[in-house]
Amino acid sequence: MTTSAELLSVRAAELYYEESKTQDEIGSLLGLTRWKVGRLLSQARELGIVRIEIVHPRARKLSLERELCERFSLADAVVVPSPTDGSSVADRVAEAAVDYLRVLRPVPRTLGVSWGRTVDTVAERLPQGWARGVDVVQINGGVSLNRRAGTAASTAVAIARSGGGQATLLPSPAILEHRETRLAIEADRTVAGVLERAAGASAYLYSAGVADASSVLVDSGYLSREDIAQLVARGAVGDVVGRYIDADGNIVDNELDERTVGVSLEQLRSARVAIAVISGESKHAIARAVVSSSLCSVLITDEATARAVLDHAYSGTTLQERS
Amino acid sequence: MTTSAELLSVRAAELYYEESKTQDEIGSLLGLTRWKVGRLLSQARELGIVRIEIVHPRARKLSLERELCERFSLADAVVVPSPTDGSSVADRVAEAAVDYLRVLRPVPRTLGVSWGRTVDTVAERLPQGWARGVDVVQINGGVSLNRRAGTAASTAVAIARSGGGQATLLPSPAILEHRETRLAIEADRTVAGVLERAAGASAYLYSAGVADASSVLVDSGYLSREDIAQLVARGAVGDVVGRYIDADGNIVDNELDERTVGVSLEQLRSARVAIAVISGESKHAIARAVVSSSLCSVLITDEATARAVLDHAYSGTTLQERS
DNA sequence: GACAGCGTTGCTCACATGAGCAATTGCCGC
DNA sequence: GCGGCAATTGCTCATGTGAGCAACGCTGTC
Repeated sequence: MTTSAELLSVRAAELYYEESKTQDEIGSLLGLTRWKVGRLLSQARELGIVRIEIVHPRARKLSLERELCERFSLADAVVVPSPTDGSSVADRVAEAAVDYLRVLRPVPRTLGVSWGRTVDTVAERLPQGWARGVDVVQINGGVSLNRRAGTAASTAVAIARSGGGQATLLPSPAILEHRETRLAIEADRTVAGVLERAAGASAYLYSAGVADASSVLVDSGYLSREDIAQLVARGAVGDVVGRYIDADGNIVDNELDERTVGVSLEQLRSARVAIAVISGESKHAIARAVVSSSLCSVLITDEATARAVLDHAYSGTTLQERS
Repeated sequence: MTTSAELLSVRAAELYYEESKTQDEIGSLLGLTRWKVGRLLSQARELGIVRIEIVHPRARKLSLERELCERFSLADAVVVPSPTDGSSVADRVAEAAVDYLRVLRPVPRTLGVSWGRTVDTVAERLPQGWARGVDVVQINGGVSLNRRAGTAASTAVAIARSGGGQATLLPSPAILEHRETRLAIEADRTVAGVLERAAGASAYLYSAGVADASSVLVDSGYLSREDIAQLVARGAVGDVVGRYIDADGNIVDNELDERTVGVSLEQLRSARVAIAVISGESKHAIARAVVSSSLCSVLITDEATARAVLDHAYSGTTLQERS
């Protein structure tokens, strides 16, 4: 049975929140002092009898953000609520990334970007003039083996154009067949110059891929389904700038990694501003890996992913953090 | 797209309601004056961005109650929220009726009650000693043709016992076969005495039945399924104290009504306190009929039924009430 | 029966807040 | 460009509200 104090709390809450009466009025109405009413109300809030919700596609989950920042020493985090209607999580997260970039200070002189669906969505939502003079540089080899050729380039170009700056593309495949070829192409003056610019970027914006057959790297022909299966067998949970990592953020296959063109994970880890935009059910594992291995300083994600990342921190590899 | 004012409202609401910051703090955080913040917050509430809900089985819908009272000139109304979990609406409404009876002032000297599932549920939930010296009198003929015999009696007795008073039962069938028999039985000293007591009751508590085969009157053998079908064909939506009425609250079948023993609808209409307890999807129509034809002065019901009653008032037979 | 300990109550006071109002801004038609 | 009008802004002031504190009562123990 509900206690009488609880019942009083309910009545008080109704009068206060629904009828907008003052605590004084409620007091005389229920035969209580106004302080008692105040206490009943705070009790009602604590007990969850009064539920205050902010329902808006652009709302954020500040408590989750704070927790993420503290637990993983992030510089910042943005968590958007999981949509209750049918709208796309990815779109909402992309919007949040846009908002983040627009108010990011200091404005990055050079922004290093990866490519893929997520970053492309951000690019297409960045409004014209979101910044002034932001140059963009690709941080990993572009997709160029199939019909989608150009997406990687257009992502970078779109961001640069709307940000009032120049785009520098990385004229190289993402993954080469031989380590020697990678060394050779990286030695080439053009490529080396771009990589240098990439290394010196004042901020990075990238996403992460899932280690499964749906990966853009498979789609683009860089990796076969068998390659992925093997990587998964060796513990891969996903990729960041084309480099496959396990749950602890370590490179899974060094040989493969040495054939991959672009900034290294170490460069991302030591970057002052590294913004990871990761959302969706399938990316929980890679999101955990990215955050817990400090691959990003800023995480932009959805509520469900944030919770998954935080839950993991209690029970998984970062168990030692539990006081 | 969401306007920038809306977005600011969302941010302010988050900081205010989730982070419990003061409007001042939010002001300096967002670069606004504290009054602007206050305005954004009230805007957020108006727009429904901030949703404040009172979640508790014993909560009430005061705005619906007020609307019912005003629209139908009720003395009082109690509306409980439709349960979100699996719990029974009927139980919640019965509890609300119990609460209502406990604080009803002046305490009725004599309470006239009908019988049926609903009233019985109320009876069994009334705590021992809910009142002192409340005598109970049955207001319509009791069920006595089948195994359930005694329920009607036990309802009245239970209410009287827990209310510290005497129960007076109406020793008569609900519906007789001939008008003459009804006249004869009502002329009998015992029955006449009870009816007189019933007529003089200081308050009435009753429910209403649906006009379909599930009715207790069918169950008890007073009416056949064919009788009900015929009543429905003539516009019956349900019964009150055994008397079938149409959507406008008029007796559907005078001949049948003259064979029915108990207080008349007119007596209910002119009663100072007539408490109708009606809940459930199937009873929306009869609830409408009861309320709109002033059969009760107090309605105790659930949210869905209340809304159905109010909606009807805009579009149905009481259309003329629209300003 | 005395007393310590704990929870509850009513209160003071400082702060947070909303109503109401004047000043300002932006906007439209001329 | 220029009034005029409406919306918005910043403000004063009265009121509402929560933190903190002392007094009270209740319970269980010795």
